Parts: sequence; structure tokens; C-alpha cells
Amino acid sequence: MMPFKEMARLNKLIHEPARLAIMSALNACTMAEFLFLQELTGLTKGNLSSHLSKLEKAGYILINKQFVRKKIPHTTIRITNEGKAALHNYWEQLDRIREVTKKWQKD
Amino acid sequence: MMPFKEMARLNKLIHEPARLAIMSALNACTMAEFLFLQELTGLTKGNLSSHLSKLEKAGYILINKQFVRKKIPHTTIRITNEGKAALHNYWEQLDRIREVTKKWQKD
DNA sequence: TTTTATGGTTTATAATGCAAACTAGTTAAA
DNA sequence: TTTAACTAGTTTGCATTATAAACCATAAAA
Repeated sequence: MMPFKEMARLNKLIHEPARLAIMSALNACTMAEFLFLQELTGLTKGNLSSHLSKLEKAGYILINKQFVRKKIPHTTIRITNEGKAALHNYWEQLDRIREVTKKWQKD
Repeated sequence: MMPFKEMARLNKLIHEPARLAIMSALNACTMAEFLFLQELTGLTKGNLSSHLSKLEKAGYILINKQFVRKKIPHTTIRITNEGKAALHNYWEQLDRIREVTKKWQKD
């Protein structure tokens, strides 16, 4: 496929900056707490929460809600193998497209 | 800045897939006709038109509307120096963030 | 002279990102 | 002891956005 066409159709679930940041952080951490993830990404809680929901729905992350002393919520998040693969593929695809784009010349 | 924070705040004007494709194509072509650009990116005319408007408004491209024999519209588009610089900076920033991210470890 | 094609733009809609407001519980202060 | 403020998130509403459908003006074809 023409590289520009492929570029215009990138996986937006991962491509979106906030989610790309979340996925990259989780890929480095393996596991992170909600508040720590908020600190790492600089997102608001509401924003982080809704992005996490989308990533969970896609099967890219696992969200574990625990209650400290059965009272205080404490949420931990980890990336799934599927999520790791999706992130890896995203970067590979982007790199490949860029390579092709560099060599591309109008005929 | 924390790499994930920076990632979450990427320049969305360029980051958006359709516009990233347009900018990359124009960067390779120097100049392109509207329909050629549509073919390269696979976007619909309406979609391409509105993305071009945004890029023009940002000063990243120049749109030249001519009329063949004063009748048929014929639009050519070229990237500006500012646009080239913005695209270049975008890739450089992304590469740098990725580098830092690779090395990053939770303390 | 009605139909089809060209080269786009405008309009309408559906989706999305975002933060403000909210919830449910806890601890601290008055 | 009731009020206030904090914690750890979720839900709601708004504003922006991407997208394609509908549209417009002209030309060529049937």
C-alpha cells in the first residue's frame, strides 16, 4: 500500500497521545497504580479513567480494583501481552512507513 | 519533562494521521494537486479539503486555487518552510521521547 | 437537453477528548 | 459529634473534531 494511505489509517486507539503515553508507561512499568500513572502522564483523573476504560475494553490492559482494609479503593493497572504486541506493532508499522516515505518519489 | 507527559502532549495538528499523511506526502512532493493528494492519502474529498484548511490556517501549507481557462478549478498545494520545520520537529521529538522511554525505569 | 463527470466546498453527524462535577468512604478539625 | 477536608477514582456534559454525504458550478457526452 502507498505509505501515505497507511499513515492516514494508523491504529487510532494506540496512536492517540494520551493512550500512547499510558501504554508506553505501562510497557516500562509492567504494573502501575492509578495515581502513579496519573503522575507519569500528567493527565487529569477523569481523562485517565476514560482512556483506561477504552484500553481495557480493547484487551490491551488489565485493571485490578482492590480495597485497602476493605475500604479505600486502590487500583492497579498492567499491560497485557496483547497490549504489548499492539504497541510493538504500532511502532514497527510507523517506522516502516517512515522508511518507505523517505525513499518515496513522485513518478 | 517526564517522557510520558511529553508524549501525552504531542502537537496534535501534525500528529493526526490524515494530516501526518498529507504533510509527509507534501514533504516528499514539494507540490501536489488536490486530486493527486487525494489518491496518495486515500482520503475523501471533503475530508481532505477540511484537513488542508487546518494546515493552511496553521501556516504549514500554501493552497493555490487556479482556474483552467478561467473555468475549471485546479488546486495545487505546497508545504511551507514552517511546515517542513514543524514536521521535522515532530519526528525529532517523537524519536527523542521514544529513546528516553526505552531507558526509563521506575524508581 | 437531459445526463454524467470534474473539482472541489459546505453541512450534518457521530465520535472523541477533556475537565468539572459527583460519589463514597476516611480522617482531621472545631 | 458534626463539620470540613481529603482520597481515589467515576460519571456527566461540553466543546472540538474527523468524516462522509450532500451540494455547487461548470463542462462534456449522449
